[in-house]
Amino acid sequence: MYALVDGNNFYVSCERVFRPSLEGRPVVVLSNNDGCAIARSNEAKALGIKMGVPWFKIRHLEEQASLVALSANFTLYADMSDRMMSLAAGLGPEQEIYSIDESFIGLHGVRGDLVDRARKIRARIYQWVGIPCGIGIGQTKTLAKLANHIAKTAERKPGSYPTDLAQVCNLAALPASDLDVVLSATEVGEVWGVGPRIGKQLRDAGICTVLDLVHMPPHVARDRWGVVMERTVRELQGEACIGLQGSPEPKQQIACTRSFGRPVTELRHLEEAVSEFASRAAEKLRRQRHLAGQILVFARTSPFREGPRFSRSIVVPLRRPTSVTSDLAGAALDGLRAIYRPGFQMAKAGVMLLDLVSADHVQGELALEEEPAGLRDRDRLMAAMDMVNERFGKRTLLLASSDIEQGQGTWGMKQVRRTPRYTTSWAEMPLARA
DNA sequence: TCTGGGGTCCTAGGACCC
DNA sequence: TCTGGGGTCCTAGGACCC
Repeated sequence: MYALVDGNNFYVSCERVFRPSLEGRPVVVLSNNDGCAIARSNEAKALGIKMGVPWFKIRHLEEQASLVALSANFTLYADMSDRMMSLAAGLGPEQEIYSIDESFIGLHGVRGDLVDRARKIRARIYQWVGIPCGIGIGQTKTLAKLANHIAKTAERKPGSYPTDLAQVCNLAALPASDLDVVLSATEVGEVWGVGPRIGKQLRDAGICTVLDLVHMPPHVARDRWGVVMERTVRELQGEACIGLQGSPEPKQQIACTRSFGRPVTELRHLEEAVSEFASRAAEKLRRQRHLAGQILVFARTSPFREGPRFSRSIVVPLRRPTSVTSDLAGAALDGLRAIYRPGFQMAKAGVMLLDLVSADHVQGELALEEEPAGLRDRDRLMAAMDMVNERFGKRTLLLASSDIEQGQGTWGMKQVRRTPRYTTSWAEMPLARA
């Protein structure tokens, strides 16, 4: 048995904790560069604002409907997430943190009334952290996900489901006839693993509700859509195929990519950006104690704008696996210079670290040549740099190539509406009294 | 004027092996 | 006209997730 605990409209809820005046108002949180809406309050959803819609298309609602838009404040959300997760963990013996606002809880061995227990955890999270949650319970992770969707929808849209399923929904406790009613009232596209593409194919085949999908024989799902879909169907039928993943696996690739605040035309500005991206990616790499064997770098123009198009990438092999910032940035810059062509308005660039291996299990080398001097010194230098940046803030120590323009902001993000980092910065802590 | 970022898994097809 | 069988590894691309 599994539960899924999921913060409602998570980013918006985080903002509301510190600005209660946003309660009851339509609010959206915008992606980097204030590009599109990535979180919406219920009121914003009621205005018809879709997930991922570009800000310029809904901007008129600022005046017409008192819509409030905020720049994403990921530092704040990550800290609020930690607080929420530690309380959610109290629901059962095992926890898998699935995303910034969701965690699965393994309920094995938990006795007593699960719904009652879940309601108490939910109340505690709301009281101690200020985030409203939905909790779904089911025999499999896919069913817990579905139950969570029903719990949140029952609360947000009265009449869509029985009111006692609001906020906390245990599908496993429902009598079979009631379960069928609920499943037939839920669109197939709401199922975890059914995206836009497969959703359409299912509907074209006459499978429109979750109940329809539950009745599909697994081999049919496999023949037409593959093993992933078969697993989804089996999970819906109550057969657990996806286990809980306690401690997170190390990443197999690490990316750092950004859209620019304005078009970038000059190579040296691109170089500064790519050097910075490589530095950030290298930090993540060292945090998980891995080395990269290759680095990919790309740059492209906007796919949405008229004008000459450019989109190229290149994979640069490293001489030996490394996590040293200057090695990675150097290789990325070599790659960038190889693919760069003048005369384009670049809108985005990035790097990806590939072929990651654990730093503790590095393949030895035949001593065909002398080991370069100072190989270990550079690792110690990186450790020192990470410590300094951890203690005194990002970019306290950085590569010169990441700061060619010395903060002139030739490519940086637009973030006009960012709120303070209330919980992680002394200087931005809210004051009760001035 | 203005359109995010970071991941995972699976499959098909090509290269190559004996 | 006619061209085996069985296998591995790698890569690119598609679909999905939040």
